[in-house]
Amino acid sequence: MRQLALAVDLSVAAIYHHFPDKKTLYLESVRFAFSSKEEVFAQVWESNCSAEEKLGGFVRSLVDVIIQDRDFHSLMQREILEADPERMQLLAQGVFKSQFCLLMQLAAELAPEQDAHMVAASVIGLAKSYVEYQPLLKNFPGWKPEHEIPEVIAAHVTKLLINSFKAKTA
Amino acid sequence: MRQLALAVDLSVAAIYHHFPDKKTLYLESVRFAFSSKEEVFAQVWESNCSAEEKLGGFVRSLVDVIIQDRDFHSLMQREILEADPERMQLLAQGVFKSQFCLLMQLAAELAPEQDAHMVAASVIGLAKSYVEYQPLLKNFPGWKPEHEIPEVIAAHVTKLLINSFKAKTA
DNA sequence: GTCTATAGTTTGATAGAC
DNA sequence: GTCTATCAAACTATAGAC
Repeated sequence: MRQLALAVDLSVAAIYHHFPDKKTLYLESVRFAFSSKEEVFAQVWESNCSAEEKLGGFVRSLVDVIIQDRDFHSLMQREILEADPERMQLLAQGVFKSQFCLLMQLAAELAPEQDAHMVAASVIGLAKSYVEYQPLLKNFPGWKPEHEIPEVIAAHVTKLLINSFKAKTA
Repeated sequence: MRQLALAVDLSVAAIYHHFPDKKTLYLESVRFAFSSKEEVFAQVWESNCSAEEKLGGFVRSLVDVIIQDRDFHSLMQREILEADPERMQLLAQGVFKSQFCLLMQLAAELAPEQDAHMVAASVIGLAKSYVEYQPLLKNFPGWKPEHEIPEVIAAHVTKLLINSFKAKTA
């Protein structure tokens, strides 16, 4: 609270005038950070390109959002790690639902014979994990500077997914 | 420290007799938790099956480890989220290096024309994200009870990867 | 609405007896 | 090696003046 007060150039008491307690302040901050990201993806879905291009656009947007706003990503990750059932429901229903459904729809189009829910989760997990594990991945042999360029990450993820969807299961 | 003392049925002072401070105690706990997992994967690499089967075995082991020991996974995830450069190097070099290298070798065998480092990261990210996001995923439409069964998760991840590796890039 | 001052807890860590 | 007792600092939150 002291650090926050310093950052916003107010006293701790002034903050407590606007928020009843620390937990509420935290929750409202999380909600604000989440909701401000929604519109980034809107133009991907509204665009008139092919399903494959839409997937590429979604992955690229997701990677960009995470790289450009690491604090937002950490906040979200910590929230999911905590895994409080009530908050998870709030988060899923109130914030991410529409995005996830649009992604499932796209998954059903690209890979009709697979489970759309699992495919959607794979897309998100794949795109996120790259940025997330970057600080660790840098320390493994075989790491190259281009591995932290958004375009390269997004291209690799998209290619891996598209290739998988194209494959005819023998 | 008081909670820990209660859990191990000792006084706080007794703990401080064995560890110089809280940070060292924490770090040694992390290291211990990590190292105790190493052997789980050994038998996968030592087995005499095909590359594809080895990938399946690795993914299955990873999913199992994460599901069976969520505390370990949370600990690791929190550590990576913190992203302290010194600790990341320690973790990568001292604990995960050999596993990552074996996985890169397998990736080179299965997908020779792709970047082994990125493929290895994809395998881990894909397998981990499923278990990680489970509390959130449950709240989306399209969720089924089988989505939390280790076999189902591992099979989906493995199939997605194998399909992608098989695809001939046009 | 904002401040200073401070109450009431909890925390990490230590002293000293046994 | 373990305990009880305790310290000093940091924490969340509030009181009351302006």
